[in-house]
Parts: sequence; C-alpha cells; structure tokens
Amino acid sequence: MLIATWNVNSIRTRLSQIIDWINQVNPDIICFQETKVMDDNFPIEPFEKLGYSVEVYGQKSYNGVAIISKIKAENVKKGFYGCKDFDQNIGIFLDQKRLISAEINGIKIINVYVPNGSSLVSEKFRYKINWLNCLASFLDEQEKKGQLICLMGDFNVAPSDLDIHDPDKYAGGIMASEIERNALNNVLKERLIDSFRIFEKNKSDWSWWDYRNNSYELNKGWRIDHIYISKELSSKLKSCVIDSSPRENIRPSDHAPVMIDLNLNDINVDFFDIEDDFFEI
DNA sequence: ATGGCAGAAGCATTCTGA
Repeated sequence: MLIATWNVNSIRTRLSQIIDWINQVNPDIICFQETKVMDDNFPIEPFEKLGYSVEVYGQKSYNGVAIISKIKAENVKKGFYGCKDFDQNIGIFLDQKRLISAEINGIKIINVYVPNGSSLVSEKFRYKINWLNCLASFLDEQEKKGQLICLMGDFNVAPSDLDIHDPDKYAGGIMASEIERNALNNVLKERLIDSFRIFEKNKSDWSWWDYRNNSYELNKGWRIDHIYISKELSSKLKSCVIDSSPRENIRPSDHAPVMIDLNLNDINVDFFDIEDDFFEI
C-alpha cells in the first residue's frame, strides 16, 4: 500500500501536475496540505475519475488539508477532538484548517499542516508550539484506543541538523529550534517512527526548497515533510522515498511528495492461511 | 540585515508562507 503526503501549495493551481504524478506513481492514499480552497470549490471530480474517494477540510486562501484514498475512508474527522487539557480553547485551533484524519485499512491516517510560526519572537510561534502540544494530546488519546497510526504532513520542523542544507546558518532559528524539536518529539514520544530514517541513517534529502535564490537549482533545501508510523508497523515498512521530480515542473509546488510503501498484504495472507487450514480440517 | 518568489484575493497592492 503506497501512502503519500504532499504540500501542493494550491490544489487548483497544481491540479494537472498532481494528476500526472498520480498516473505515474498510482498511490493508494495521498494526504494534501495547503489546498487553499473552500470545500465547495475543491476539484473533486478529477480524483474520483481515477478511483479515489475525496475528503476535504479547507478554507479561503490559506491552509486546507485533504485525504484521497482508493480504499474506503471511515470515521473521517475534521480538526482536533478529544484533546485533554485543550478542550476549552480548542476553538483557536479549529479556525485554521490544518488537520483531517480517517481510518483506512485499520490504520488511523492523520494528515497535518503544522503552522510555520514565522519567527521565534512571533505570536505565530506561540501558536505553533501550542498547536503541536494539542497534537500530542490528540495522539495520546489515539494511543489509549490502541490505534495503529500513520501521521504525516508538512511539519515545518527539521528534526535534526541532517535535515537542513546549511545547519550552521539556520541554527536555532525557525523550523530548526530546540523548542520546536522538543515539541515535535513530544508528539512522537516513543510510539512513532520517522519512516525516512529507518532507511537513511545519515543521508540528507530535502522535501522543500525555497522559491527564492535558485534554491532548488542549488539544492539548498530542508526535510520538513514527514511520515511517522506506529513502531508496531515498522516491520511492514518496505520503503520511504522523497520524489523531487515534481519540483522540476514549470510552476511547481515548493514541496516534493514523500511516500512510503507499507506491506499490509501479509496480514491478509495470514488470515487466509487460517481459513484454508480451517476448511481442510 | 534585507529581499528574493509564489498564490489568493481582486484589480493595486497586501497578506501569508518558509
């Protein structure tokens, strides 16, 4: 099962590029961020024609997330819910459409667009840290239910200096600060694993390149888009790749898609083996 | 240190992003 995440920076502007990429790669599930469109104006039909169901949670001009899936998405939820200690002021996090979740194939798919935060002295930075703390609480509740989790999206945090093209230049700044890394680690705790780092212990690959300063041509990027999975799923993980090819398109998104291949077939094989044994008896 | 590039709204320019 191929599961991808992609900050497309406007679903409508990028639509033909996205369809081209789907036709090449044929993912089962894609989580989009920065769709930048209200739900009524989301281009649902092009995805339905390719066999996907579409779940959207958008707003005007900014933010916006969506999940498209070839497998039925159940228990679709928009925004945070059931976050301990955050219930009273959860409204400030629901104004901005940054999270959508669903259960697909028995796995809780959580698609997030974490606030950028602007700079460490900004009010937006406080919002970012509070948002991540609310996400941690949200995951605590999922963990209590025993859910297998796949948490992905644009986190706007480089987890380590390996994930920045020039870590010295950006040390301690936005997307690289200890405060943000600690907040991210508090979301992950010991329960979620960075799919990319299972395969690449020391490699630097980027998922985002600034539009300015010829950053892509100079390969000056960051790895800020991530797919985290429950550690119980790690033995099912076959690959994790960042596909930078769409970044070479004309008028590209500034982000590249990230994709994992999760081998859930052997779960079904085990199931059918038991069935066969049963009938042989 | 600042701006550079891009999208949306909407028609000149501002706001936001990372």
